[in-house]
Amino acid sequence: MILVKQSVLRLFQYRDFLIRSKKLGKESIFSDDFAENLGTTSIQVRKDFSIFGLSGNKRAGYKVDELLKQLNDVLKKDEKQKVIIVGAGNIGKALMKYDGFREGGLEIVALFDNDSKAQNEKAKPPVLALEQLYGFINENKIELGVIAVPYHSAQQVLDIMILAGIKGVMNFAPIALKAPKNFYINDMNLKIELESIAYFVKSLKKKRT
Amino acid sequence: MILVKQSVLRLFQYRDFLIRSKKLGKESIFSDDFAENLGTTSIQVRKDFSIFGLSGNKRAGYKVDELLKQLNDVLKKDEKQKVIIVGAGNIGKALMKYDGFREGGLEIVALFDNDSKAQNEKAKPPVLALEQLYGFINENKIELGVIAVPYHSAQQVLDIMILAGIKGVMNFAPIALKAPKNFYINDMNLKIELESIAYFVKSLKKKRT
DNA sequence: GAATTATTGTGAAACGATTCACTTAAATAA
DNA sequence: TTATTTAAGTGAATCGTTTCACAATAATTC
Ligand SMILES: NC(=O)c1ccc[n+]([C@@H]2O[C@H](COP(=O)([O-])OP(=O)(O)OC[C@H]3O[C@@H](n4cnc5c(N)ncnc54)[C@H](O)[C@@H]3O)[C@@H](O)[C@H]2O)c1
Ligand SMILES: NC(=O)c1ccc[n+]([C@@H]2O[C@H](COP(=O)([O-])OP(=O)(O)OC[C@H]3O[C@@H](n4cnc5c(N)ncnc54)[C@H](O)[C@@H]3O)[C@@H](O)[C@H]2O)c1
Repeated sequence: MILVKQSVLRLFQYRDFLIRSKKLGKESIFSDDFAENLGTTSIQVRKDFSIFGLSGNKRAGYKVDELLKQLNDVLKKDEKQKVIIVGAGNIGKALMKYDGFREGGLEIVALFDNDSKAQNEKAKPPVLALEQLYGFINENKIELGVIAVPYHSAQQVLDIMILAGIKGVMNFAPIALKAPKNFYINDMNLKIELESIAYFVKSLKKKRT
Repeated sequence: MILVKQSVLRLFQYRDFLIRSKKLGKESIFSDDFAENLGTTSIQVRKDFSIFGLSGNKRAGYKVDELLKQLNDVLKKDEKQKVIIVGAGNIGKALMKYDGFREGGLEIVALFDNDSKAQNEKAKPPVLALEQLYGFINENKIELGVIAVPYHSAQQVLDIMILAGIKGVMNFAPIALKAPKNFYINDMNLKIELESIAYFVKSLKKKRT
């Protein structure tokens, strides 16, 4: 199966759109609706579905309930995913307070910080000491993590996470982390994304002078 | 010039690494060092440089100062970029408090929020009312913005920004925004990125059973 | 009930990005 | 001084993704 990475990201977006449409009472949706909603083309949408064996109805689009069920299956949205966040600073806390994750089946079950002032066992979710990281992951069989610590601590934190059983992380530290091959890392370099917008904006200006 | 988008992102990362290396007293760097630091290959690094006409010294790598100057030139890092953030909630405030942007020449000059409780004209940077958005952009000739409002407000906020003269935004709202062709939008869909990590982790597991 | 229309479905072509395979040249060794 | 080594530089091949072109078919119209 080719074309996977980008298609999977879009499938998750199609799913979100389906959920919103269902809430509005829609019963069927066309590939054009998906395209319009997420800024792509209907060809792209159908191709994505085609790759994963998802099919609709000629001239009648896709039945919302049916496609949602198929999509949940393909995207393995069977059970809740527990997530931990290491680093309870700006980013860590912002993610913690966001409740949109729940809809995607993601539950932030704990944060970890080495600064005792940031810790709070009673909070929901609790903010625990770094020393508890290994044990918590291990006991609760956590597989997903977020790294939101300064860049000079990121690798050492990741090493603990890997050892304890985490299988993939979203990383906000601006550094390339080292991990085994079967470990999945998604780097979110916000600073560079913003800098590049500045660059492309300047480029666009040049072109139209 | 082909291969641009991804290469530009990497060039910004090379630049960050150069700056850090310079601080450590390094005077020259090899393509292998760049590759190692940001998790790619030396071939990729040299190709990126080659595309933008950046050159080093056979068998002696790249002179830090020289390359940095060339890179600043290519990446148009000539002057400070002023940035505004709309939505002073979790994400908006997290970005506001981050001081790593300054190093990249990005300065957050104001936030905007329609909730009067969030507003504070005296803060640094100030959190202003939504009504001030148009005037502020216009008077201060701002070109870059961040959208950190709930998804149902994102398009209306963007429309004001475009009208007032913004040329590109980083968007955290999980929705595809409509904008003119010469406008640059960078979508950061954190929820979907995290969901996709869960998916790929599950896929990896299957493969090695 | 035949013709037309609207929409899905998909192999093949095109495009964009990465990697390969090789050339070049400076530094070091012999 | 010549040979060897090491790293940069790059056109061409490959790979992954998107787009095209057209087939299939269900719904609608005539
Ligand atoms: N905030 C942003 O907008 C932003 C933007 C771009 C990049 N980033 C990156 O994201 C990461 C987090 O940024 P932030 O603004 O949230 O930083 P922050 O300083 O607000 O938070 C970092 C937290 O990590 C904790 N910490 C430090 N070392 C630790 C360790 N070894 N184990 C556990 N906890 C530890 C600190 O006590 C602190 O609470 C950084 O790497 C930063 O470069 C942040
Ligand atoms: N926080 C996260 O971790 C996270 C994760 C994924 C996506 N997002 C997305 O990022 C966006 C911001 O998330 P957040 O958690 O910071 O939300 P938030 O609710 O904490 O903040 C949103 C802020 O925008 C303000 N606002 C609302 N309508 C406005 C308008 N029309 N003009 C100006 N300000 C307005 C609100 O008063 C609030 O202060 C949302 O679209 C959310 O879906 C956030």
